[in-house]
Amino acid sequence: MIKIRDLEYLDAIDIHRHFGRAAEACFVSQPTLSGQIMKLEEQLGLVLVERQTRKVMLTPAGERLVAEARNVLRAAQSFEASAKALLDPFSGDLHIGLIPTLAPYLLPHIMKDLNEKLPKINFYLHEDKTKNLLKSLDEGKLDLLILPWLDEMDKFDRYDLFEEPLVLATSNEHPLSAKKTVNLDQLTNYEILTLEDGHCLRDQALGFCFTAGAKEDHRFQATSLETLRYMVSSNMGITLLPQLATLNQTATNTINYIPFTDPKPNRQISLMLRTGYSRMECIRAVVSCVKGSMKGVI
Amino acid sequence: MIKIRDLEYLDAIDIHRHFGRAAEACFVSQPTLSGQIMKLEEQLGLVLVERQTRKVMLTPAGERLVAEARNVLRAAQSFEASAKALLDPFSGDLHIGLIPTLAPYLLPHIMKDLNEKLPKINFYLHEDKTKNLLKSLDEGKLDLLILPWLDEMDKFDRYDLFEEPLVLATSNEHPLSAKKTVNLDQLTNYEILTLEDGHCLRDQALGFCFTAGAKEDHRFQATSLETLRYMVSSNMGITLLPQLATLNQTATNTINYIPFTDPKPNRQISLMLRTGYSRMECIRAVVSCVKGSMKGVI
DNA sequence: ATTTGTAAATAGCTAAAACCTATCACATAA
DNA sequence: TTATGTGATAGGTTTTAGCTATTTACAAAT
Repeated sequence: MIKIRDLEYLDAIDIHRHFGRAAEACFVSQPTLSGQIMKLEEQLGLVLVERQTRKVMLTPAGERLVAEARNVLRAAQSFEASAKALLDPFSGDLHIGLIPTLAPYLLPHIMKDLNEKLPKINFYLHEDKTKNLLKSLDEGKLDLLILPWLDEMDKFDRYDLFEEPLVLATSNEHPLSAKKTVNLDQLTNYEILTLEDGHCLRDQALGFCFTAGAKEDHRFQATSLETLRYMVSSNMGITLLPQLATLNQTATNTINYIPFTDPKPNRQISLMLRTGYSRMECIRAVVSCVKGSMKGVI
Repeated sequence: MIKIRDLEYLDAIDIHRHFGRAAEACFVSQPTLSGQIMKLEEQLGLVLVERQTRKVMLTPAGERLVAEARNVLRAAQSFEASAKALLDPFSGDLHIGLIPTLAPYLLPHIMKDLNEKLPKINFYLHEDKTKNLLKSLDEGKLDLLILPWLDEMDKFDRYDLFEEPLVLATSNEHPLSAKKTVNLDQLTNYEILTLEDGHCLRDQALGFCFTAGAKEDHRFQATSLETLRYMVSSNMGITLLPQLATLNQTATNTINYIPFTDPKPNRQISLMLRTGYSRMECIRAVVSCVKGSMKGVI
């Protein structure tokens, strides 16, 4: 394979039409440049330079190839320029994976700060279910995940962001609706509305409910938190909702959100990385930024 | 400056996601490839590869740079492909310089054969006056000239193609028009129509005429051979025309072309090259092709 | 014709680096 | 725990890009 340095020599010969000055421009001695050009010619089996005693010029073949050479040099310079740009750890693209029961309620709280603190980072947001996110993270399609931590994720690095309590959602007509707080034990014998299969929130909420002696309402399954909320307000039942999904609700006073007393059901929202991920400076900035944004919110 | 080989290693790592197999694909040992990748990373100050025990993948920076690297590799491959194509001595471009008093009358005789014998050569034809052609040849803008040879061209290499006689052109009414042949001496005291300054034919024709005792007709100067011919047919005078310009004339029986007896005035049409020009195989083919085409014509 | 000056090629050497084999360290799987 | 797969490390060899000094070639000037 040809060498980039040789192409620089060829370029310099064409520019200066003089071995000595071309060598000077390349910061090498004249014999070095002469020798390398000769080697290149030998390697290609072509005469590239027409040597006359007081004049040097490229042969037609050399003329043609110096144009090709300049394409290579341009591409190489572009490579180096990109590398230089990437040296700034706080620039580039960041693909973030989030789950549907978190993303729409979390992002409004954090994206403004992230964009301000890391203006040279392009954030790409990917919403999917936990299982798919973990696969994408593993395959390198995503750089990081923000989701409720589960035991099965221990092969990845974990940075805790905050704990999100789950609260009880009831309609105004429900027996529990008048309470200021509620204890998990009080759910005994109630049936709980749930999300459809595949949402990790479903599994977590059911976990808490089973412990408390409550059962799943098998008649309905919601496809999203918003459907679930609509079902609650329609008096179809009660459910557990993550607290972030209960904030900034525009005039939905048909629903009561009742916090739990200890032991509070909650989920640990964490940032997950492949172990050995290279851009830790950037990640640390993201972690501290998100923590800062969520302080006071939850 | 980066090295192309290193970019190939990076490319291979991305393709195989495995140091051993990438090394195999590059025909080097695994430690060699590992080492070179590490050096590249050190040189750029970037981690390009995420090394996990059983899995290798590129970091976001590596992902970005491997795309750049492939641009470089593509350009380099294009360079080598071009070089290979240029290895065929009978391919490529050939810029030919010709003078206006020869080109339009010579080309119809030679171009068909040239294109057939050298189908992979692209011929570019440049018509200009001798002085400019010599400058362009010297500067490398032209590969070869086809023109009447003159003493002052001895710094270039010369390949004789054919001798072109000059003939006397008269109108039907001119005293000399009845003759089958004419001798230069018979031009004594006639005035000769000439081309404008700068055409080498003008100088050559005048040379013959002065020797013969004829003078220039200063009242008119033609800008081209065709104007000159028109002036002759209009009975404005007589002139010397190169023989090629008298062939294949469509029904111009108002002009007589009279050959000279010995010593015949003529011009030596030669192919001129810079000494040291590299594509001699191609040139020899051109010379023999042109000679062949002109055999019998002149 | 001889001298002079310029520029490229050649000779001979040095140092860098690309590459090799052999081995180590470590994580995963059996 | 052991076996296996995989990348990193160690140490040595060969290649080559680079240097300085010199020679060769030729054009221009004397």
